[in-house]
Amino acid sequence: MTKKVKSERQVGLPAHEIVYRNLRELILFGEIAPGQAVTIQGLTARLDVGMTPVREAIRRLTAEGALEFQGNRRVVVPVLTIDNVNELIFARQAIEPQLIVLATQKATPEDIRALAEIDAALDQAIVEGDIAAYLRWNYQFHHSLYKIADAPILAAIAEGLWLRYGPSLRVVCGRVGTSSLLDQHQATLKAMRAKDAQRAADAIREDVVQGMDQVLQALAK
Amino acid sequence: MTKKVKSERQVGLPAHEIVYRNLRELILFGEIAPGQAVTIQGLTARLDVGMTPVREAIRRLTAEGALEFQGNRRVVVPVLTIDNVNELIFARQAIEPQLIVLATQKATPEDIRALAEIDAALDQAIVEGDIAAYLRWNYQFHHSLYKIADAPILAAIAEGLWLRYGPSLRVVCGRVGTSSLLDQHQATLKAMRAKDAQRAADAIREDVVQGMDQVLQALAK
DNA sequence: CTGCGCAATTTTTGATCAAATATCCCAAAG
DNA sequence: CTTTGGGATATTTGATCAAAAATTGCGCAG
Repeated sequence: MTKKVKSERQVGLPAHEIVYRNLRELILFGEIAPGQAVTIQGLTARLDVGMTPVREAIRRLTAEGALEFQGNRRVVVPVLTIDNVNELIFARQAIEPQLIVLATQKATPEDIRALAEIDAALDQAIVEGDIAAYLRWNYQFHHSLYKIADAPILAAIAEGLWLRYGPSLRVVCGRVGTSSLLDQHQATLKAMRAKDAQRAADAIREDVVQGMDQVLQALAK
Repeated sequence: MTKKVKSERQVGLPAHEIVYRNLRELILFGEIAPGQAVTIQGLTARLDVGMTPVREAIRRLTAEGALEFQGNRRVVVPVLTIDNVNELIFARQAIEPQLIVLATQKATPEDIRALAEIDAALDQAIVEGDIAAYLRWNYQFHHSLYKIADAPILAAIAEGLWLRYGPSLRVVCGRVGTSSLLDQHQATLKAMRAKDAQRAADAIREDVVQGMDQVLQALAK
């Protein structure tokens, strides 16, 4: 009776889940630029798996709006139009503040401390001009808030919106640099510590509008 | 005498697309009840296709929230909790009125006439007590509004919400019958004809709240 | 003679399936 | 109560076919 040997190759995650997560990150942080095509066979080679898991990951991300069918069966990262960005601004303003209201009500002191650490890392990335790190920590900040809010449907919507504007954030930051980046995270955290849900929601709304406006400005040129 | 009659309709569409649409309808109109499991092999037999297309359809619908991974690798139609319904009420109220604002601005007289016809069919279904027809026409009414609004991202969110509460609508109607069903479609159409976007949006908000409240009431018992 | 377009061919990519593999659940036995 | 098979289900792969893109080569006109 041999006990379980420690030589598990990877964690017990299915291949399609691995592919999904990898591809999701590539898109979310702009490593695959808007307009760029994604091919099944390219990914089977890149990630060394069969085509079925790749196929499933692509379908999933297409359903989430992170990818788009380009007519004949080509799949690309969508290029946002001005109208698209305005829809995204509306949707984020409609959904995200409510998530922050819930998060403020449910957050423990440890939760808020973890958020503050993420925000510190984010500021560090800004002063270092590290765009990739900035994008990741910024996402991480909001993502953590969704988890705290514990509202799976609203969170799923918010995550879906991230997948749509994430790729463009990379483009915007690439042009603007990190110096001009502002956020309302401090104000949000302050309001959360005071359990002032309304003020926290307003701060996040301001954060959303500021960030999305930069996308809009960059796109208008 | 042909032996294989493998649904040759709609040639040109990929099998995974066909499977997706069929399964989507089954879920949306409650023909697969909340809590009920969906198996790959069950669908390959039912729709007479290989497992790859079925797999993709399931992933897609899972990403849209119409299906849910039940821990291990079982996939079921989600059973809504009270919290879920409250999230859905919030999200619908946040998104749908804006779609109606856009639809009111863009609707042609023909669009409005088509909507009126759908609403007439809906009323007819109610007096006949035909729940299946009621659910379809009710969906069709809102779906048509999304198309007119021409806002793909907001529409995708709204469609995703439908997939989440659609199955429960069937359950609710099954208990309550069609006699107590009210809607604000007439008021919506009247406001749209007058190009009064605000009033149309308010009417739809009322429609949403009425409908979702019934779900909430049915669930509370 | 030289470029240009068009059509046929080659190559790449996507779609589907059936077999092989891995995993999980349940029930029966110790 | 734990362990161990067996059955059912999901997962993954590789092969095969179909469709679209890329390339080639040919004829024609300037």
